[in-house]
Amino acid sequence: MATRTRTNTRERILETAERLILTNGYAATSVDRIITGVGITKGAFFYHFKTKNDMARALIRHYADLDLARLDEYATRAWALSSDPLQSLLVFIGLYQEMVAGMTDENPGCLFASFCYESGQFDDEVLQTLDDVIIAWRERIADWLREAAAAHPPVRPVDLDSLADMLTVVFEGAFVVARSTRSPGVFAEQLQHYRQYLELLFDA
Amino acid sequence: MATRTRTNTRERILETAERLILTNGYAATSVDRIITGVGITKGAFFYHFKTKNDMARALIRHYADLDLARLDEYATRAWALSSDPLQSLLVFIGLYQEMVAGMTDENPGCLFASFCYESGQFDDEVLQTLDDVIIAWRERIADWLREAAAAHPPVRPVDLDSLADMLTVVFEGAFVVARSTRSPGVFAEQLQHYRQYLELLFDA
DNA sequence: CTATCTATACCAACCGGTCAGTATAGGTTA
DNA sequence: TAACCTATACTGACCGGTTGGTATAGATAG
Repeated sequence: MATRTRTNTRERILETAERLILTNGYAATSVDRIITGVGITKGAFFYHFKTKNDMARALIRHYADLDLARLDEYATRAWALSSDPLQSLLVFIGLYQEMVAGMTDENPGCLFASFCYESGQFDDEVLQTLDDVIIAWRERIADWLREAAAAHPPVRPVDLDSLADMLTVVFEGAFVVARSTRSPGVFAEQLQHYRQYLELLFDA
Repeated sequence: MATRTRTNTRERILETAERLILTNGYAATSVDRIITGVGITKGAFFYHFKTKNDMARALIRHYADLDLARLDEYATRAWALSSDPLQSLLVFIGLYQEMVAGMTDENPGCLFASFCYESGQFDDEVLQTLDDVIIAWRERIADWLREAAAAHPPVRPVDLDSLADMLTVVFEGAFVVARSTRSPGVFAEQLQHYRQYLELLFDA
């Protein structure tokens, strides 16, 4: 018989938890609600995770890994599409526009922002992960911007670190506006503005 | 004895609740923690609010009122400082930069974003308030931008509604990055970028 | 007298977490 | 080939504590 040894219950817990946390928040997402959603019992949950906070740690780690992997992937694709640093960065942002345009999720959101607004409930390891990811984006995009600035001097003096941060800022802010107004289109629009800001700044 | 005739207990509940919610989230902020923080009893809390959710409703309403009142105040001041629509808008953003520069709060945050990421716990009235405030900002800034665009034609075709949204986006996004990285300076930097984008776009 | 509380006690529902036990598959040994 | 052992992946009942909320009696102050 088809042995269901490959149950991947752990992953299903993580998936369900993420979805529930994104709409209700972490504290309001009880272990009971998660296990009901997955269709398992409490014992199974605590077999995979020592505590609920242990799950939070795994969840944010998993989310961060996916996020940074996609950053890598899109960066590689963007550089393949254009060898000019500014153009490839604009293409990179375009790839994210494509991605969010195809978003079907009824209740989109970012786990980083969700956790950040309930930070009092998490240990330093979880909080450090949030910081790490934001810094990783900052450094990656700032390096890119420095290359772009070398090739296309900006028309105004500009701090490239905060300009790099602005991409994260636009992402996180767009999530809030998109959710509150229930209009997912906000996302692509805001990325488009960021892109246009770069074009004007570097005279593309 | 010095009885607390100077009661305004209701406001103190709201203040304490806001502070606690901003660090722990709504669900994790129990009524017990609030009353301990204020220094009152449970009876007093439920004398002022029928339910915890009733308090949430009052809190977001109060927050929205303050937010929109400040929007009005800063807009008036900005128009007083410059009669040119574009310049006054830039001054308006500058006033917000001033405000956030003087922020002493150890854990800054926006109640709208906090509630938005726990939306599953609130009724439609609360959620509608979030939407209302965002739409109010959009319309107010978009009108301003239309005046600015009439006087200073944008160097590129641009959607003014989403450009107006971008101010809210930058605010909300900056909160997330500032909190996660524990660097309140993010705020003024990001507003500066938004300002510079407008300058480039309208050729100021 | 009314508004605004304090103090104490209580409730049912739910919370995160524990525990003993079960089912099953795959070695290892005699 | 049967007996035994181990590891993995659970089930389902249960625990003490916390939750939002109620009830009631009384104090204080204008």
